[in-house]
Amino acid sequence: MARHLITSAIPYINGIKHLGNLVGSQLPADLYARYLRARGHEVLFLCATDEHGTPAELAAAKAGKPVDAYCAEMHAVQAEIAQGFSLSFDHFGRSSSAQNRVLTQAFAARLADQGLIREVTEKQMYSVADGRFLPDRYIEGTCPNCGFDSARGDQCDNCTKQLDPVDLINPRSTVSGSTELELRETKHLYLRQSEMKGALAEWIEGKQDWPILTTSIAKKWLNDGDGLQDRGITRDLSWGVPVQFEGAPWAGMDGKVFYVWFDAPIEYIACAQEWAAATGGDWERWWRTDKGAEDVTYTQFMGKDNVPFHTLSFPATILGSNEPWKLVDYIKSFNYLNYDGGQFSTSRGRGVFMDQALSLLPADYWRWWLLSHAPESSDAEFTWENFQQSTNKDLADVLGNLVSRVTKFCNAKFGAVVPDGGAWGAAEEALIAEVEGRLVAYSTHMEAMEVRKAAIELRSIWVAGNEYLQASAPWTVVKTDPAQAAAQIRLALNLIRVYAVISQPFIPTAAASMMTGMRTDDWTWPDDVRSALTALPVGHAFDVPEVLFAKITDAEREAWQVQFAGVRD
RNA sequence: GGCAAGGUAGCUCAGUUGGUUAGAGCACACGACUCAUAAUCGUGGGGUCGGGGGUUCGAGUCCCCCCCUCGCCA
Repeated sequence: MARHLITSAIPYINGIKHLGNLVGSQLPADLYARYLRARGHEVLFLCATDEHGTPAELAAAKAGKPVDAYCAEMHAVQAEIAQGFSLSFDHFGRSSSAQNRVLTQAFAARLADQGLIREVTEKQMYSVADGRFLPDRYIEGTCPNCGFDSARGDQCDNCTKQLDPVDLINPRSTVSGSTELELRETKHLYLRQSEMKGALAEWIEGKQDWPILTTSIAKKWLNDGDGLQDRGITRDLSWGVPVQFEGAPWAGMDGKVFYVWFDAPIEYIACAQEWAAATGGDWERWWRTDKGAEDVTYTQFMGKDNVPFHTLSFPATILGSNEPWKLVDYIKSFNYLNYDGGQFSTSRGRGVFMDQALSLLPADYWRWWLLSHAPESSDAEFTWENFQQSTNKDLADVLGNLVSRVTKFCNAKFGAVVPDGGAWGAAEEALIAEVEGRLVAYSTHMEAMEVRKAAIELRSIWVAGNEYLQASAPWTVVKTDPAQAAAQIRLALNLIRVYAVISQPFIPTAAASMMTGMRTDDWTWPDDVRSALTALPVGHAFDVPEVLFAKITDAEREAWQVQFAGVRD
């Protein structure tokens, strides 16, 4: 039994996430956590909402609410949706927690103590009417390059040229529309990542088993241009972790907060503290290598856009502190999921969002499709046709129908109890051998976090059950040799329990209802397939279950295609 | 423009250090079965492995050039 710390990239508080976000971090992390727990390992699976920064402030203002109230509300919404998707977080925290504030300030002070913070005075756009500094992208004006009148301060959406806000003609605040803008001097703290370049490069070089996607992005940032750059870790905002605090080793930082990308990863640790506060658990066992975490395996899941922060920025914070914090062991990263020929887009409301998905179908449909099509080797694409075909075939026809045909046949011929009589022969031995072999492959893929390959193998195990039934034909055998048919169906009934156990990481709700139908609570992993297939003994009663997965009809699919063709309100 | 990752059957994807007739699922066709959610099982057709050169006895797999998609950076 090993100990596994698992974190999923923490979703931003602003709005409900789409399916692309889900499959890139939370869902595969949940799959892995569920699998490891099922194998008897000790798991701490953490996630949280990322709550600080300008977008949250503006969203709150738009909603007419104080930002802290807005965040509390949205956190509750996201937590409920996560539960709807059966995401098995041990704790779903908040980056705005008291724990994270204390920890973030402590890390900053420690980094300063280690000589890794420098102060930089720079000029930024200040909006007098808004009473605040504005990030570049919240300033709009006419592009000096192409004349486009809604170019953003960081880049022109029309000609794609990178811009500086001072280049814009007739610049205005997108917050208020005010043109009363001026350049003001402001002081910020920079994390001297360039000092850490050697240590980070050496660390990354040692990770030969990481996904190419992870290491290639990390190396690019390490070596591109002038190499890893120092990064500003403070902002002129009010919503965030205050830079000014008792014991702060720098002066004149009033009214500033830490940059959201500095405090967000630290929430991984703070979240464990929140978990400990809520449950009485010991967070240091998971995060302090001097207090028991040296034998923890730490795995992070994220989309490729988050890779630089997890391979470089956060490790720079951890390593730079020169304190015994647990460093990540494996970073599983994902490409993007596209939606019907284009990108999912939160800002433009394009695609299917998590709450909408749950209103259409049970979570297991989405979990199965998303995981079995996870964008591991390249970007992947969601289309309604593919979704309908895949889920109908895999879940309804292959797995669901297997449960139906076995339980209904048994009920008709022998009653709703595991029947007695007969014995296993060559066909049964062959099935056991196949399931044993495939289960090893399945486990290997799960442990390697090869999500698609694991899904393919699991499906093959389901198919093996249908192949066995088809070849054995108990519906024919029962006419001449009822005892033999009983042995066959006894095996098939036990197969349902085994399938529930091994499928649970992918489709937890359906797995639970399979177990309920079989009237068992024995979730023991089938390390020994042969004995696992006798777990339900002769005479054990079961219920003939309802249809496990209803099929998606063409009419439904067509309606959804239309419904989601446009933009979310 | 620079860099990275992709471009393999209609669709979604596997293809170890180059080695026999390039694989799987879906879709399609045919057959079997009729217990089951018109489900299942079997068989088959279908690919000049983005394009062009090159290395090699032999390349999807190595080298060079070009094209396309996507991402990061400038």
